Amino acid sequence: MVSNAEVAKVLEEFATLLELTGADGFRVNAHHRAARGVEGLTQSLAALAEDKASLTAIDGIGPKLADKLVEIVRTGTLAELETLRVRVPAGLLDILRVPGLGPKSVKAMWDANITNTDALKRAIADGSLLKLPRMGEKAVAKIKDSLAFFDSSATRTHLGKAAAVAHTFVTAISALPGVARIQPAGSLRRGKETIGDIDILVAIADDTTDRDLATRIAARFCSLPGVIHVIAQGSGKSSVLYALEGGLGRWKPTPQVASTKSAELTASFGSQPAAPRQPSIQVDLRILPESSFGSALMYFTGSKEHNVRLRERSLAMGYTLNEWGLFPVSERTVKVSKKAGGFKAKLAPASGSTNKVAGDVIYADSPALPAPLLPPQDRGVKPLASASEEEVFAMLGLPWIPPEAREDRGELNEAGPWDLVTVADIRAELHAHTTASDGLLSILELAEEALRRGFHTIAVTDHSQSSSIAGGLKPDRLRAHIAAVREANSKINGITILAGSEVDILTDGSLDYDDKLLAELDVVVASPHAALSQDPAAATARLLRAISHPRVHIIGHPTGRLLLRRAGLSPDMPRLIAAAKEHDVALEINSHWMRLDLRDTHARAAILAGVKLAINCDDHERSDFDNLQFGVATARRAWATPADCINAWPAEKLHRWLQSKR
DNA sequence: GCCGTTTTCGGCCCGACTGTTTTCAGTCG
Repeated sequence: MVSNAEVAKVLEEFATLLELTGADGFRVNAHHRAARGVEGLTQSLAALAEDKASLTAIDGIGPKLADKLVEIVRTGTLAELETLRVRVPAGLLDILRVPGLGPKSVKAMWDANITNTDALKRAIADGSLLKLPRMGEKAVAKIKDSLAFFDSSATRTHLGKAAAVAHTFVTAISALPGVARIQPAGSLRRGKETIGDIDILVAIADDTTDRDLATRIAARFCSLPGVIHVIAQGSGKSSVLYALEGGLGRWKPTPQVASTKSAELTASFGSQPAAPRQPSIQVDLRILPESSFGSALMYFTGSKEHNVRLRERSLAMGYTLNEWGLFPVSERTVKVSKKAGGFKAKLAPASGSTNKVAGDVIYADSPALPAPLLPPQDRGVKPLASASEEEVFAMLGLPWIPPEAREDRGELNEAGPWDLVTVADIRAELHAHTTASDGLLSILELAEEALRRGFHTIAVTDHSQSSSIAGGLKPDRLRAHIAAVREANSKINGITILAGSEVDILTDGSLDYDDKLLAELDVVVASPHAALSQDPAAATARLLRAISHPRVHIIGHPTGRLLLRRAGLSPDMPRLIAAAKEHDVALEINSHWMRLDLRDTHARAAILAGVKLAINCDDHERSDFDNLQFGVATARRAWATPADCINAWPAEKLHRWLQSKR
């Protein structure tokens, strides 16, 4: 079976290759959009493909793309894609990933027979790259610089690692005088499971008389310990590469891949260190006036697709939206051009008039405008809204939409209010390990930590016997452990300690303890740990069997994936969700940033089907409790409310539900 | 390639920045 993610990947590659061959940009964009749509789909595409009408009902999918989707589901690929793969050298895709190089430049290189990064390095070394159109000294130097860091800069970074980096920057910069507000934006603020680069917004007072303030903030930003390369440094925008630590908590660091650079090329790039460079992440800093903070925050939080929808909505309402604010569209001044000796302004109609763009209007004697254009405020145009996100959304007739929901998945059609689950709503942890297996805390230490964080319930769920590496408990040890949990529970006030187990789901779907022992436990979290490369059919059967077991409360990290590391199982998720509904089993969102499993789109599908979610930290040590924010972010990306999450229920309701399976 | 409170054709979001140019193309988010 072809998964939605695989279909999206095929479409994405097709769009990229189309772009390189110079296809119409809107056609390219339509394919990129379709890929994202498929990726975010909650139903299985393989099932939808039976009926073409259900495909064209998806936003952005027309008749032609529907045919392509059917073809991909049936064959795993596209005939057109295979043709392009033959035509377009694979190495061009590597060149395209170099920062600063887009489809037009790469196409020009292809025409000059530069078809991989090694050839590009040679063309830089022998000066032939300079002969290409629009390739001057500076452009070539920039490409050379980017190439030097290309091998080491990770394309994506785990949410938890990126959040820690952002925290470092926010702490350092918020301490500077004159910083009115500071806030990470981008995919980090949206809680995406992996992060490309980190955006940080800083607001300074509009009426500041300190002309060097922004410059000083940027200077501090670029000189923080850990910054290994400054890409750009200015008073409005700065970008740096920041060194990432290799450690992944209880997962071992990724082994360094040896450089494949040939000796000859190393010689021509001799000024760069030859040893494998440290993995890094790009961090962008934007500095802007406080009066634009709301609209800028929306702009830089994205997603890009969500922003496009907002701007379309703005235009339809007679406004135009940009990072400086929401403006009446009739005031729009777009481009300065000396064509025909005057200034050209593209005017769109005001509200109530025709929806067609009126076209270019030439002003013969417009006063000279400074270049680059000042923000509209400084040209005497007042924004209708800009200081806060709430007021911009309100002007557009929308409730404030949480950042996690800004993915162009229909959020603009929701009436609101958006009362999504928050970290403060979570009052129970139902998946935690002690020193009895591979945890670092005793039962009481674990309970005290949970109490400190305001929880009413903590479940002790050590590993079962098959997880021998993790110190899984044989039945006799488990019975003694249950007794120890009961005793600890009698000694502590203010929190309930439950006796549970994280029971292995064995390869065939059976559980790692017999039914009699399982019945003695207050909480059973059943999780797959081994045989994580099973084929989808076997994985589906395995998990369905565990879900239908009458003693199971929660399926822990259902796919066993490790982000950027291991794909894990690919079961037929719609079937698992239907079974979870039928047997009243909760599906876990494991909050560790290496897992975030269930992923957001599957959790969304579960909620739509009426399946309960459990947001657990899978604690092994104190700091693991801090990962709750990432599990909650994933749940919020699935539009989960407190009612959807059993950890947010009051104690009596939760305990009654757990007891119903005994 | 998609789409329609006027559209089945002609639109498709917006601005900053950079470098290469003498008025603008490419890239990025």
